Amino acid sequence: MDSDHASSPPAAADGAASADRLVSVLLPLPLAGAYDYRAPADMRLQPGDFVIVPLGRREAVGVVWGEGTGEVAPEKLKDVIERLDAPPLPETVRRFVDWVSAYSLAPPGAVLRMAMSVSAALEEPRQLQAYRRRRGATASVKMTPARTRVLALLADGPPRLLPEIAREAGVGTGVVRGLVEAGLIEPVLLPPPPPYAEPDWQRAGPALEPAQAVAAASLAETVRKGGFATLLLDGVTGSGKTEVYFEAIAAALAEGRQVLVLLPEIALSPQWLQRFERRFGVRPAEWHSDLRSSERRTAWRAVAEGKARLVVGARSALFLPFPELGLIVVDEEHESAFKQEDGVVYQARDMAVVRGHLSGFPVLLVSATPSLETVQNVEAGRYRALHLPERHGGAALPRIEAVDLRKDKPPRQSWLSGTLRDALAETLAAGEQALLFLNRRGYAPLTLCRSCGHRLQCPNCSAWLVEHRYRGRLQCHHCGYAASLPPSCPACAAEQSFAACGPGVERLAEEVAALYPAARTALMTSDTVMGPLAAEAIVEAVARHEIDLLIGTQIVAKGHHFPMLTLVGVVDADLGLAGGDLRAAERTYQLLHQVAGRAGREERPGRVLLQTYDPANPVMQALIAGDRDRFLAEEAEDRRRAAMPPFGRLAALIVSGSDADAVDGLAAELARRAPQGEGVEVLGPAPAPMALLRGRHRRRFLLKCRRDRQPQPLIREWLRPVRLRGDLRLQIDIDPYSFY
DNA sequence: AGCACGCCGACT
DNA sequence: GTCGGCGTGCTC
Repeated sequence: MDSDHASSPPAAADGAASADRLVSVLLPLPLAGAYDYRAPADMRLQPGDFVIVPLGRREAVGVVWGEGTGEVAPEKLKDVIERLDAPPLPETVRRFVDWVSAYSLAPPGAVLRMAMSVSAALEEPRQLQAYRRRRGATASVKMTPARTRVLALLADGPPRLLPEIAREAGVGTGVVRGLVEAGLIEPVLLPPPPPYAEPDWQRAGPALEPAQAVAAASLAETVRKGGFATLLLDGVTGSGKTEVYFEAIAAALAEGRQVLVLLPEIALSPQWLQRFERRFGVRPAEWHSDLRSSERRTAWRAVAEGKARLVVGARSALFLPFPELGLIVVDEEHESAFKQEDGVVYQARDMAVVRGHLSGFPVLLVSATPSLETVQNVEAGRYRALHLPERHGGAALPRIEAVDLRKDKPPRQSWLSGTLRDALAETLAAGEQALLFLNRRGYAPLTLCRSCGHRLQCPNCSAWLVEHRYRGRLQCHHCGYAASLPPSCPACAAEQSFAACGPGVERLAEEVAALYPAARTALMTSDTVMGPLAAEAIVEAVARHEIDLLIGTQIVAKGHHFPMLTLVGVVDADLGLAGGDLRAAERTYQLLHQVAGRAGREERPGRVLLQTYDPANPVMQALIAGDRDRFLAEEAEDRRRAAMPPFGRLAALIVSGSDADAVDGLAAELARRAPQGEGVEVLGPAPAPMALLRGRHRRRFLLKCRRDRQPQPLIREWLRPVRLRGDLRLQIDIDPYSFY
């Protein structure tokens, strides 16, 4: 698999006669490339080795990337200081770093940084201080009862750790120290125990339905056979996708390979990890952005040493240094959370496929609402699809209806139509639960002055301030800005003139409380729910039926299925469709489908009401008819006609800076030099949809090119002569998802 | 990313 | 007179 140690030439035997050996070292810094260093004659260095090198006036940790280029003046060369005793970065991971760098146009060192975790992970794992009986030592001190108990405990067992001795012998740590001084026991260093237990792939999984069993067998066969393949596991909620891919995981583990499961960060809940634990008997290693640095170090090291066999993580787990990876599962593959938007910009789902291709193992994409890109890859024969039919005994698909808000208009300052109100009343009267979905945090998305029409806006962003009544603050959802409601209008000084426009979930909760005072309601948004444990508490309260009516933003969509929930009201189904986002329709379909899936139970299918001003919209029609494939086909046709992804390639270039004139100046310069050519089109510069973000002005170019052309060389050429002055920044986003 | 160099304003 | 602000440029 890894040929590093076979391919390197032996170190020069005679340093004086032969030229110094040069190695190229990649540093985890945003430099243009790797740097050459001299390897001291007595230092055996292989590609992938972690080394400490001098850099300017300091030292840095880097990775030997290959032979030196010799392009640097000899007098500038410095010696490698030290080779670290850490597992080398596997060859496939190095090639992956290079590939991602070339594709994303991020400096290779910036990509390497993502694969290096915390520098402390490269140190020798800390050994643990343990104590054992010293052989042949005779008592030179008084044998107190406490001392006797300690000596008895250590009489013939293995060395034990200090806290363990203190606990089991019922003594303080001072007693142990005393015995060490007396020479009766001696300290020994023990290697730390393996942090992750071996998953038990032989455990019997749950009984599978015939369709599941067929899919599971096919996946397991693909995994056993090895080699690169991309598969899509396509099935609605309740079709048992997870049980099926657990069989693929078991097959990879049985082959002695490591397995990575990528999930959107928001889905990495304790409940989810428990499903893995139930299936494989151990908690998998976790990887996500809010691990503490000690946890990060442990996990990184365990992956590098091959001791973590099963890793469940968010997108950044893709860059962990797996030496024996044999399968990646990307669950909820359609989720835009897999797109990293800052720093190195990458789409983890696509890069997972690249990782599998470079190392030669299968990659499994899983979704109930696969992305258009993935469906297109299936149709082109690049990916293989496995379909799971709806499972008997699972929740039946909910009945989805549109409520035409043009005809069934809610009263003034109200957001619930007659149809939805009646349905809510019925559901509550029947002792069942309902969910109201509105993907808008806060009380009202816009506050304006009734006398002059002034809108309260963020001083740092092109965005309105959102009133959060619970906190009594106006907040910007794009930067940290928050202020209290001013006493008078900043524009015309009128007092008591502010009017809240439109609904947020807080305002919806107010309306619901007035309409159904007896109903027990709960509000679930990222503002009210702090962390996965709090989310779990609400989910459990709903399951115990301590809540009749749940109101929430998209975080309710990702949660669990609620068996007693029989009505879902989507308050504003059109919300995600506004704006010029390429994937607006697709994303709205995926989100609303997922929300709709929260409802229903075995004996009574759920009912979903979509409040919309545009019931004829293809998204609404597809949801009502339950015809996902026709929707995807129509959406694909639209994109094909416009030569948009996945039928054409797109790259965004965003120029930003605090000085608008400087930003415009650079944008104009770039416009003059914009690449031209057959099948290439540059749109812009235009003010980015968020023309001001966190105090920075932003202009955007879109480079559109045919699928058979690569945007990277064009962009490289385009930007080569550009010198960035002041705080001007240029962000490159290949395959943009967000159109901010 | 750091770290130094360098050139302008406000303190002891 | 110096201290220090951060703009600019470099690190094999």
